[in-house]
Amino acid sequence: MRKSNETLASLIQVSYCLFAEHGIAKTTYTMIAKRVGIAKPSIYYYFDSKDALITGVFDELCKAIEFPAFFELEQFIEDNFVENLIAVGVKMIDEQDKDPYFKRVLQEYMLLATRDQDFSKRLLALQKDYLSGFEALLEKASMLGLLKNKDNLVAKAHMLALILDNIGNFMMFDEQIDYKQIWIEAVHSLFTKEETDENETTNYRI
Amino acid sequence: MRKSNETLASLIQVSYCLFAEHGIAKTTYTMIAKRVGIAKPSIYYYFDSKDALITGVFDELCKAIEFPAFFELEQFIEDNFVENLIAVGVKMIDEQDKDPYFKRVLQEYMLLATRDQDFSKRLLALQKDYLSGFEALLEKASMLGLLKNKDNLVAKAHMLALILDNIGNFMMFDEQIDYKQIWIEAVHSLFTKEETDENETTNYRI
DNA sequence: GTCTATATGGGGATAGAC
DNA sequence: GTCTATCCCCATATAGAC
Repeated sequence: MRKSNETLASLIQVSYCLFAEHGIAKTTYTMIAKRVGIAKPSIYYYFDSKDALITGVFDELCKAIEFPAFFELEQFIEDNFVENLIAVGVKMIDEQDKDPYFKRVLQEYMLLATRDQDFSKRLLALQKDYLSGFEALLEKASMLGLLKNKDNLVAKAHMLALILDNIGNFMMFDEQIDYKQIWIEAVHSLFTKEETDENETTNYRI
Repeated sequence: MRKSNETLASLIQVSYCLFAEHGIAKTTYTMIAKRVGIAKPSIYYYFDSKDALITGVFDELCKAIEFPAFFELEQFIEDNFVENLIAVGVKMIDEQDKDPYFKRVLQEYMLLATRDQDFSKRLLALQKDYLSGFEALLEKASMLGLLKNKDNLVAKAHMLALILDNIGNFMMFDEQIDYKQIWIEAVHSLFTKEETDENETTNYRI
């Protein structure tokens, strides 16, 4: 007999994967129980209902997201600002490449959120953090005099956030696009280009 | 007795709405039949199975999208290029505001597409058209000498496309953001700013 | 905490009359 | 084309033993 915690963790992990593979609505207790390796009714020991399970998986997802300050404002200084910002984006793109489940499951919950106040509120809160992160970043860049233009910082920050976010969505089902280059263009479009070698600005390298 | 065409149209229309309201997987023949005002088995006269219905709705959706040249390249000339491009985006934003169902249903199918080759192919084709539209546009802008920088036109075009697309997604569940301003910033970030009155560039008006 | 057995409801789908 | 009646299956969920 395994410890309850293990089963619970496995239950959530397995559900998460199945949600990505089949969608939340089409994932059944039968599938979950089978893959976890327990009997179907055992799930009810941990979750009173399927809705509870769906919420439970969402809770874990939120914890995992909560950009644990996915970028540190302090480490952005005048010298490395643009490179750093590009690196952050490239890193996020690479991570999404590794975990294609994440965006899918998140999209599932986004759709649920359009019909459920609770999910909606919590996703909005996450989104707000995400957006403010970029706002703070651009504010700092502005104060350092790194931006081409100081107007409408908020809109510019949101622009960057929207791009990075949607790169993840597009990656879900289109492999052909040069996402890193898009991100680089987006960043360069806002920042004063420090004069470097032509080749370096046109072709990125990691 | 109504004509078959009417019933079919109603069937698709109602399904489309229910798909948006409840999600595809949770929309049942019972719901559809009730709202259309026919008996449940009557649906089978038009669609052999629920999968067939789902595909049928998708067919209609695709027809509706196929950006019937959602912007005309010819009408973009040197004098009005930026304004026109902004207007196109603002128009799309306004339209999404009017039909909040559209993006939701599309997202539903996007998720289906991650698990179904057929949907995937067809959505990719649509996406490609959408992206090439922006590519052609920026190419023209570049030849007219309207861009700040002629490098990586494709990436820049994709950047614009990603932004406009994700504005639609965000609008699904966040009303608070100034989407039009984001779009304006995105466009301005690529184009050489013609010198106009300060106020006009910082605050848009329709 | 996990099991077997079982209840219940509603989903997609068919048969066949009109 | 649309209906009524009906079938089957499987999903969520419960009861109660171990």
